[in-house]
Amino acid sequence: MTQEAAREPETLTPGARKILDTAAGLFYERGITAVGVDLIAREAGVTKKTLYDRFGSKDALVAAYLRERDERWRDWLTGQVGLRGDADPGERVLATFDALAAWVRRENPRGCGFVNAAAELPDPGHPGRQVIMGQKRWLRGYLRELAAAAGAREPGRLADELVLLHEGATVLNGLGIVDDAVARARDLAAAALDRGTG
Amino acid sequence: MTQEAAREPETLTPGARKILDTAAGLFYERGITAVGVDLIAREAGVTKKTLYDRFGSKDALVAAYLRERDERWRDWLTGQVGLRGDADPGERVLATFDALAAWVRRENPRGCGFVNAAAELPDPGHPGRQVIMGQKRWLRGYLRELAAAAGAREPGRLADELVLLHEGATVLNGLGIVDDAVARARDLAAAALDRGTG
DNA sequence: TCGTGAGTAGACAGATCGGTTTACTCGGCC
DNA sequence: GGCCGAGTAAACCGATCTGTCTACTCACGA
Repeated sequence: MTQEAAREPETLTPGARKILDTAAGLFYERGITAVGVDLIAREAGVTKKTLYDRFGSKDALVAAYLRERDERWRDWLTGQVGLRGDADPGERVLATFDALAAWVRRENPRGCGFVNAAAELPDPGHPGRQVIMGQKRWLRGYLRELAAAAGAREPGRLADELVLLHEGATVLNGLGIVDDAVARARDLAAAALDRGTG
Repeated sequence: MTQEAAREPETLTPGARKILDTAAGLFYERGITAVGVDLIAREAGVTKKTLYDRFGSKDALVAAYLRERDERWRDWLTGQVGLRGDADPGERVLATFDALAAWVRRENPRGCGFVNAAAELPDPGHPGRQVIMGQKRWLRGYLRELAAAAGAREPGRLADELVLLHEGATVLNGLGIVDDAVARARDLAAAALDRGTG
């Protein structure tokens, strides 16, 4: 019986857990297309049969990788901003950049995993593509909320600017051509905030 | 006799020209790893022998693709800015965003070709990787010159901010999640310019 | 006790990967 | 006439690609 593929249960079997962790590392560090299922299975200490039994296809595994990364990032961002629930709304907007700074230090030496994945998944029908778009849309929506709470005259416009700064900082950080890219983005965000909430 | 690879003459043979044009389109639209040399040769109406006689290896062809893209972008940017040689220096900084806006409309529907390529070329020794780093360094240096001419107190810092805005706008434009991303970047750049040249 | 879900081990399929090779044609140039 | 650069045509190499398959083990739960 072929399984639904692209929908994995909230609790993974031990084998599936190892596969997903291994795939996540390899996909991010070497690229999605460049990493084959044979390599993933071998590195995870698992057979290809297990991989296909659990995930159904490579595309579905890619989507699962992106979904989990998305979830971790959202939890991290909202958690960090939540720690400053008592701060003034403008501070909370800027806190997203502090959260980003810590995140890229820990998890993003090679740039945004979603932007990188998007470069390799041009097909709009690819299951991973929808995860990517969802991630970006969510971020914009979240920043828009924070912007509105901070009294932005045009929350949508400010959110656009903040997303732009987030993405630019992440990408630049990955290329290593500008240091403290996230700090620069935070500075620009503070200025945009001033302008946008006058 | 193995040829030097990665150094092609300034004038290409007709076959090499077709190969490079075809490869450029395929690499950008489908990704580098996903496009094989067989496909490139077939689409270019050329045999694989010709491809290897002219370019030596796929890696060298990738580097040639990136070099030519780099050259086109530099020519476009400096050309557009040059058209406003009589404008005030601050206007010239902002003109780089107008040049970028026209560029992404014409050539960048899928985001920055260099950022996308960097996602697929993690190996620092890859010949294409050096082209990418050179491109970003050049852009930062060019913006730094313009920033200095505009009277920036810290031209290096302002250049970092401008590069960040350029990259963020390009990436966001490619993802299609924010419209007028380049216009937003231009607004932010104008504000940064005000702040940085007080 | 019996069935089931999760797993190993490993062969197999057909296609494609980057890259090499041999044999040949054609046009220009000295 | 003779050489050479540029090209075609097509076979070939070993490796790897995604995906399927059979056969078997093991632990657990009804």
